[in-house]
Amino acid sequence: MKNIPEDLPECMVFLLGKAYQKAHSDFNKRLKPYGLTNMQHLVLEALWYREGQTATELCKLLILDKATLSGVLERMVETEWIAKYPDPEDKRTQRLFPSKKANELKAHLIEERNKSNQEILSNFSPEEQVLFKRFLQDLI
Amino acid sequence: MKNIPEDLPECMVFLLGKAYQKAHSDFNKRLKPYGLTNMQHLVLEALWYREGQTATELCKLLILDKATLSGVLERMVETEWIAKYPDPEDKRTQRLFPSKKANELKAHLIEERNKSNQEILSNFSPEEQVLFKRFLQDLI
DNA sequence: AATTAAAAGTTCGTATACAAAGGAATTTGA
DNA sequence: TCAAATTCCTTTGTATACGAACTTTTAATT
Repeated sequence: MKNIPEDLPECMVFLLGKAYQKAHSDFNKRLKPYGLTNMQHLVLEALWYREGQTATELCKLLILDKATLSGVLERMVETEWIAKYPDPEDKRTQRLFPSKKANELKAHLIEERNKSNQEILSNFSPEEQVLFKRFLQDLI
Repeated sequence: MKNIPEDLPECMVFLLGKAYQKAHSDFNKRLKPYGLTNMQHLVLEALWYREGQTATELCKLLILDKATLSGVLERMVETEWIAKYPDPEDKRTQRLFPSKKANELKAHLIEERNKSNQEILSNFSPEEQVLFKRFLQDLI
Protein backbone atom coordinates (compact mmCIF):
# COMPACT_ATOMS: atom_id res chain seq x y z
CA MET A 1 0.00 0.00 0.00
CA LYS A 2 1.79 3.09 -1.21
CA ASN A 3 1.05 6.77 -1.84
CA ILE A 4 -2.31 6.78 -0.17
CA PRO A 5 -3.96 9.97 1.04
CA GLU A 6 -3.13 10.35 4.71
CA ASP A 7 -6.55 9.47 5.99
CA LEU A 8 -7.54 6.77 3.54
CA PRO A 9 -5.67 4.15 5.57
CA GLU A 10 -7.74 5.31 8.53
CA CYS A 11 -11.03 4.69 6.79
CA MET A 12 -12.46 1.38 7.92
CA VAL A 13 -14.78 1.06 4.92
CA PHE A 14 -11.79 1.35 2.62
CA LEU A 15 -9.59 -0.97 4.68
CA LEU A 16 -12.25 -3.63 5.01
CA GLY A 17 -12.99 -3.41 1.30
CA LYS A 18 -9.40 -3.79 0.23
CA ALA A 19 -8.66 -6.56 2.72
CA TYR A 20 -11.67 -8.45 1.43
CA GLN A 21 -10.71 -7.73 -2.16
CA LYS A 22 -7.33 -9.33 -1.62
CA ALA A 23 -8.60 -12.40 0.25
CA HIS A 24 -11.39 -12.85 -2.26
CA SER A 25 -9.08 -12.54 -5.23
CA ASP A 26 -6.53 -15.01 -3.84
CA PHE A 27 -9.19 -17.56 -3.06
CA ASN A 28 -10.79 -17.19 -6.47
CA LYS A 29 -7.46 -17.83 -8.17
CA ARG A 30 -7.05 -20.97 -6.11
CA LEU A 31 -10.51 -22.16 -7.14
CA LYS A 32 -10.15 -21.33 -10.80
CA PRO A 33 -8.80 -24.79 -11.81
CA TYR A 34 -12.05 -26.26 -10.50
CA GLY A 35 -14.22 -23.79 -12.38
CA LEU A 36 -15.69 -22.57 -9.11
CA THR A 37 -16.00 -19.12 -7.59
CA ASN A 38 -15.65 -18.05 -3.99
CA MET A 39 -19.40 -17.68 -3.65
CA GLN A 40 -20.15 -21.02 -5.28
CA HIS A 41 -17.68 -22.68 -2.95
CA LEU A 42 -19.45 -21.09 -0.01
CA VAL A 43 -22.78 -22.49 -1.19
CA LEU A 44 -21.29 -25.97 -1.42
CA GLU A 45 -19.91 -25.74 2.10
CA ALA A 46 -23.28 -24.66 3.38
CA LEU A 47 -24.95 -27.59 1.65
CA TRP A 48 -22.40 -30.05 3.00
CA TYR A 49 -23.14 -28.65 6.43
CA ARG A 50 -26.82 -29.33 5.88
CA GLU A 51 -28.12 -30.92 2.70
CA GLY A 52 -31.52 -30.09 1.34
CA GLN A 53 -31.60 -26.51 2.55
CA THR A 54 -33.86 -24.07 0.72
CA ALA A 55 -32.66 -20.89 -0.95
CA THR A 56 -34.19 -18.84 1.85
CA GLU A 57 -32.33 -20.82 4.51
CA LEU A 58 -29.10 -20.39 2.59
CA CYS A 59 -29.69 -16.66 2.39
CA LYS A 60 -29.91 -16.40 6.16
CA LEU A 61 -26.96 -18.67 6.75
CA LEU A 62 -24.69 -16.88 4.30
CA ILE A 63 -26.08 -13.39 4.93
CA LEU A 64 -26.92 -12.96 1.29
CA ASP A 65 -29.60 -11.23 -0.73
CA LYS A 66 -32.07 -13.66 -2.28
CA ALA A 67 -31.73 -12.03 -5.68
CA THR A 68 -27.99 -12.57 -5.60
CA LEU A 69 -28.32 -16.18 -4.50
CA SER A 70 -30.91 -16.89 -7.18
CA GLY A 71 -28.39 -16.22 -9.92
CA VAL A 72 -25.60 -18.09 -8.15
CA LEU A 73 -27.78 -21.18 -7.76
CA GLU A 74 -28.91 -21.04 -11.37
CA ARG A 75 -25.32 -21.08 -12.60
CA MET A 76 -24.43 -23.87 -10.19
CA VAL A 77 -27.27 -26.01 -11.50
CA GLU A 78 -26.18 -25.20 -15.05
CA THR A 79 -22.60 -26.31 -14.31
CA GLU A 80 -23.84 -29.29 -12.33
CA TRP A 81 -22.39 -28.45 -8.95
CA ILE A 82 -25.79 -28.67 -7.27
CA ALA A 83 -29.29 -29.90 -8.05
CA LYS A 84 -32.71 -28.53 -7.13
CA TYR A 85 -35.52 -30.85 -6.11
CA PRO A 86 -39.11 -29.80 -5.47
CA ASP A 87 -40.31 -29.85 -1.89
CA PRO A 88 -43.32 -32.19 -1.61
CA GLU A 89 -44.68 -30.16 1.31
CA ASP A 90 -44.46 -26.73 -0.24
CA LYS A 91 -44.68 -26.06 -3.94
CA ARG A 92 -43.03 -22.67 -3.59
CA THR A 93 -39.83 -24.21 -2.32
CA GLN A 94 -36.97 -26.18 -3.80
CA ARG A 95 -34.47 -28.24 -1.83
CA LEU A 96 -30.81 -27.92 -2.75
CA PHE A 97 -28.26 -30.73 -2.86
CA PRO A 98 -24.59 -30.93 -3.81
CA SER A 99 -24.00 -32.96 -6.97
CA LYS A 100 -21.99 -36.15 -7.28
CA LYS A 101 -19.18 -34.15 -8.85
CA ALA A 102 -19.17 -31.79 -5.87
CA ASN A 103 -19.10 -34.62 -3.35
CA GLU A 104 -16.24 -36.31 -5.11
CA LEU A 105 -14.18 -33.14 -4.90
CA LYS A 106 -15.29 -32.25 -1.39
CA ALA A 107 -12.03 -33.07 0.39
CA HIS A 108 -9.96 -31.17 -2.17
CA LEU A 109 -12.25 -28.17 -2.12
CA ILE A 110 -12.28 -27.89 1.65
CA GLU A 111 -8.52 -28.22 1.63
CA GLU A 112 -8.28 -25.28 -0.76
CA ARG A 113 -10.22 -23.10 1.59
CA ASN A 114 -8.03 -24.15 4.49
CA LYS A 115 -4.92 -23.26 2.54
CA SER A 116 -6.33 -19.86 1.58
CA ASN A 117 -7.23 -19.25 5.18
CA GLN A 118 -3.82 -20.22 6.47
CA GLU A 119 -2.19 -18.03 3.88
CA ILE A 120 -4.14 -15.05 5.14
CA LEU A 121 -3.47 -15.83 8.78
CA SER A 122 0.20 -16.58 8.29
CA ASN A 123 0.90 -12.86 8.59
CA PHE A 124 -0.17 -12.89 12.22
CA SER A 125 0.80 -14.49 15.50
CA PRO A 126 -1.64 -16.95 17.08
CA GLU A 127 -2.80 -14.30 19.55
CA GLU A 128 -3.31 -11.80 16.77
CA GLN A 129 -5.27 -14.33 14.75
CA VAL A 130 -7.73 -14.80 17.59
CA LEU A 131 -8.08 -11.08 18.08
CA PHE A 132 -8.51 -10.39 14.38
CA LYS A 133 -11.29 -12.95 14.08
CA ARG A 134 -13.02 -11.58 17.12
CA PHE A 135 -12.90 -8.05 15.72
CA LEU A 136 -14.48 -9.20 12.48
CA GLN A 137 -17.12 -11.29 14.20
CA ASP A 138 -18.02 -8.37 16.45
CA LEU A 139 -18.58 -6.19 13.42
CA ILE A 140 -20.93 -8.64 11.72
CA MET B 1 -24.56 -14.04 13.30
CA LYS B 2 -26.58 -17.12 14.13
CA ASN B 3 -26.72 -20.77 13.12
CA ILE B 4 -23.53 -20.76 11.17
CA PRO B 5 -21.64 -23.94 10.38
CA GLU B 6 -18.99 -24.35 13.06
CA ASP B 7 -16.07 -23.46 10.89
CA LEU B 8 -17.58 -20.71 8.78
CA PRO B 9 -16.85 -18.14 11.49
CA GLU B 10 -13.26 -19.31 11.30
CA CYS B 11 -12.96 -18.63 7.60
CA MET B 12 -11.22 -15.32 7.04
CA VAL B 13 -12.50 -14.93 3.49
CA PHE B 14 -16.05 -15.21 4.78
CA LEU B 15 -15.46 -12.95 7.78
CA LEU B 16 -13.74 -10.27 5.75
CA GLY B 17 -16.48 -10.41 3.15
CA LYS B 18 -19.30 -10.05 5.62
CA ALA B 19 -17.54 -7.34 7.62
CA TYR B 20 -17.02 -5.40 4.41
CA GLN B 21 -20.58 -6.08 3.30
CA LYS B 22 -21.89 -4.51 6.48
CA ALA B 23 -19.62 -1.47 6.44
CA HIS B 24 -20.25 -0.93 2.75
CA SER B 25 -23.99 -1.23 3.11
CA ASP B 26 -24.17 1.21 6.04
CA PHE B 27 -22.05 3.77 4.24
CA ASN B 28 -24.08 3.45 1.05
CA LYS B 29 -27.30 4.11 2.96
CA ARG B 30 -25.76 7.20 4.45
CA LEU B 31 -24.75 8.43 0.99
CA LYS B 32 -28.05 7.67 -0.69
CA PRO B 33 -29.59 11.12 -0.04
CA TYR B 34 -26.74 12.59 -2.05
CA GLY B 35 -27.17 10.16 -4.94
CA LEU B 36 -23.63 8.91 -4.44
CA THR B 37 -22.23 5.44 -3.94
CA ASN B 38 -19.39 4.31 -1.72
CA MET B 39 -17.09 3.95 -4.70
CA GLN B 40 -18.02 7.33 -6.16
CA HIS B 41 -17.37 8.94 -2.79
CA LEU B 42 -13.96 7.30 -2.74
CA VAL B 43 -13.16 8.75 -6.17
CA LEU B 44 -14.11 12.22 -4.99
CA GLU B 45 -11.90 11.92 -1.92
CA ALA B 46 -9.01 10.84 -4.10
CA LEU B 47 -9.55 13.82 -6.39
CA TRP B 48 -9.77 16.23 -3.48
CA TYR B 49 -6.49 14.76 -2.29
CA ARG B 50 -4.96 15.48 -5.68
CA GLU B 51 -6.93 17.14 -8.46
CA GLY B 52 -6.25 16.36 -12.07
CA GLN B 53 -5.22 12.77 -11.54
CA THR B 54 -5.56 10.39 -14.47
CA ALA B 55 -7.64 7.23 -14.39
CA THR B 56 -4.50 5.14 -14.22
CA GLU B 57 -3.22 7.06 -11.21
CA LEU B 58 -6.58 6.63 -9.51
CA CYS B 59 -6.46 2.90 -10.17
CA LYS B 60 -3.18 2.58 -8.34
CA LEU B 61 -4.25 4.81 -5.48
CA LEU B 62 -7.55 3.05 -4.93
CA ILE B 63 -6.30 -0.43 -5.83
CA LEU B 64 -8.92 -0.79 -8.52
CA ASP B 65 -9.19 -2.44 -11.90
CA LYS B 66 -9.14 0.04 -14.79
CA ALA B 67 -12.21 -1.58 -16.36
CA THR B 68 -14.15 -1.06 -13.13
CA LEU B 69 -13.01 2.52 -12.76
CA SER B 70 -13.90 3.31 -16.37
CA GLY B 71 -17.58 2.68 -15.69
CA VAL B 72 -17.55 4.49 -12.36
CA LEU B 73 -16.02 7.57 -13.94
CA GLU B 74 -18.46 7.51 -16.83
CA ARG B 75 -21.43 7.56 -14.45
CA MET B 76 -19.83 10.29 -12.38
CA VAL B 77 -19.40 12.47 -15.45
CA GLU B 78 -22.99 11.72 -16.44
CA THR B 79 -24.28 12.78 -13.01
CA GLU B 80 -21.91 15.74 -12.94
CA TRP B 81 -19.84 14.83 -9.92
CA ILE B 82 -16.60 15.04 -11.89
CA ALA B 83 -15.35 16.31 -15.24
CA LYS B 84 -12.76 14.94 -17.66
CA TYR B 85 -10.34 17.27 -19.43
CA PRO B 86 -7.88 16.22 -22.13
CA ASP B 87 -4.21 16.22 -21.20
CA PRO B 88 -2.32 18.57 -23.57
CA GLU B 89 0.86 16.50 -23.20
CA ASP B 90 -0.63 13.07 -23.89
CA LYS B 91 -3.60 12.47 -26.12
CA ARG B 92 -4.28 9.07 -24.53
CA THR B 93 -4.91 10.60 -21.15
CA GLN B 94 -7.66 12.57 -19.48
CA ARG B 95 -7.34 14.58 -16.30
CA LEU B 96 -10.10 14.25 -13.71
CA PHE B 97 -11.53 17.04 -11.57
CA PRO B 98 -14.30 17.23 -8.97
CA SER B 99 -17.27 19.32 -10.14
CA LYS B 100 -18.58 22.49 -8.57
CA LYS B 101 -21.44 20.49 -7.07
CA ALA B 102 -18.95 18.09 -5.50
CA ASN B 103 -16.84 20.87 -4.05
CA GLU B 104 -19.86 22.60 -2.55
CA LEU B 105 -20.80 19.39 -0.74
CA LYS B 106 -17.25 18.49 0.18
CA ALA B 107 -17.49 19.25 3.90
CA HIS B 108 -20.78 17.37 4.25
CA LEU B 109 -19.54 14.37 2.31
CA ILE B 110 -16.34 14.04 4.30
CA GLU B 111 -18.37 14.34 7.46
CA GLU B 112 -20.55 11.43 6.35
CA ARG B 113 -17.55 9.22 5.95
CA ASN B 114 -16.25 10.23 9.36
CA LYS B 115 -19.57 9.33 10.91
CA SER B 116 -19.66 5.97 9.19
CA ASN B 117 -16.14 5.32 10.32
CA GLN B 118 -16.86 6.24 13.92
CA GLU B 119 -19.93 4.05 13.88
CA ILE B 120 -17.84 1.07 12.86
CA LEU B 121 -15.11 1.79 15.38
CA SER B 122 -17.50 2.51 18.25
CA ASN B 123 -17.64 -1.22 18.96
CA PHE B 124 -13.98 -1.22 19.97
CA SER B 125 -11.71 0.31 22.56
CA PRO B 126 -9.06 2.76 21.38
CA GLU B 127 -6.37 0.08 21.67
CA GLU B 128 -8.47 -2.37 19.72
CA GLN B 129 -9.12 0.21 17.02
CA VAL B 130 -5.40 0.67 16.47
CA LEU B 131 -4.83 -3.07 16.36
CA PHE B 132 -7.74 -3.69 14.00
CA LYS B 133 -6.50 -1.10 11.55
CA ARG B 134 -3.01 -2.51 11.68
CA PHE B 135 -4.27 -6.01 10.97
CA LEU B 136 -6.17 -4.81 7.93
CA GLN B 137 -3.28 -2.72 6.67
CA ASP B 138 -0.93 -5.67 7.04
CA LEU B 139 -3.23 -7.79 4.92
CA ILE B 140 -3.40 -5.31 2.06
C1' DA C 1 13.24 6.40 -39.31
C1' DA C 2 10.67 2.12 -39.20
C1' DT C 3 9.31 -1.47 -36.40
C1' DT C 4 8.17 -3.00 -32.01
C1' DA C 5 6.89 -2.65 -27.41
C1' DA C 6 4.38 -0.45 -23.93
C1' DA C 7 0.86 2.45 -21.86
C1' DA C 8 -4.05 4.71 -21.41
C1' DG C 9 -8.80 3.87 -21.90
C1' DT C 10 -12.78 1.47 -23.64
C1' DT C 11 -15.61 -2.48 -24.51
C1' DC C 12 -17.17 -7.19 -23.75
C1' DG C 13 -18.27 -11.16 -21.05
C1' DT C 14 -19.16 -13.13 -16.66
C1' DA C 15 -20.18 -12.94 -11.65
C1' DT C 16 -21.52 -10.88 -7.64
C1' DA C 17 -24.61 -7.50 -4.92
C1' DC C 18 -28.98 -5.47 -3.72
C1' DA C 19 -33.53 -2.77 -4.13
C1' DA C 20 -37.94 -3.23 -6.02
C1' DA C 21 -41.58 -5.40 -8.33
C1' DG C 22 -44.01 -9.52 -9.76
C1' DG C 23 -46.05 -14.44 -9.84
C1' DA C 24 -47.31 -18.52 -7.45
C1' DA C 25 -48.35 -20.85 -3.23
C1' DT C 26 -49.36 -20.83 1.67
C1' DT C 27 -50.86 -18.91 6.00
C1' DT C 28 -53.70 -15.66 8.69
C1' DG C 29 -57.48 -13.73 10.51
C1' DA C 30 -61.93 -11.78 10.74
C1' DT D 1 -64.00 -19.95 4.75
C1' DC D 2 -62.38 -16.65 1.95
C1' DA D 3 -60.02 -12.35 1.19
C1' DA D 4 -55.66 -10.22 2.88
C1' DA D 5 -51.14 -10.69 4.24
C1' DT D 6 -46.95 -13.39 3.91
C1' DT D 7 -43.56 -16.26 2.07
C1' DC D 8 -40.60 -18.28 -1.72
C1' DC D 9 -38.46 -17.40 -5.62
C1' DT D 10 -37.56 -15.01 -10.04
C1' DT D 11 -36.92 -10.98 -12.86
C1' DT D 12 -35.43 -6.28 -13.79
C1' DG D 13 -32.42 -2.47 -13.26
C1' DT D 14 -28.25 -0.42 -11.59
C1' DA D 15 -23.46 -0.64 -9.72
C1' DT D 16 -19.40 -2.75 -8.78
C1' DA D 17 -15.47 -6.18 -9.94
C1' DC D 18 -12.09 -8.14 -13.04
C1' DG D 19 -9.91 -10.77 -17.05
C1' DA D 20 -9.20 -10.29 -21.89
C1' DA D 21 -9.22 -8.22 -26.26
C1' DC D 22 -8.96 -3.89 -28.79
C1' DT D 23 -7.87 1.19 -30.31
C1' DT D 24 -5.14 5.01 -30.02
C1' DT D 25 -1.08 7.14 -28.78
C1' DT D 26 3.56 7.29 -26.99
C1' DA D 27 8.09 5.37 -25.98
C1' DA D 28 11.94 2.26 -27.11
C1' DT D 29 14.99 -0.35 -29.91
C1' DT D 30 17.52 -1.33 -33.52
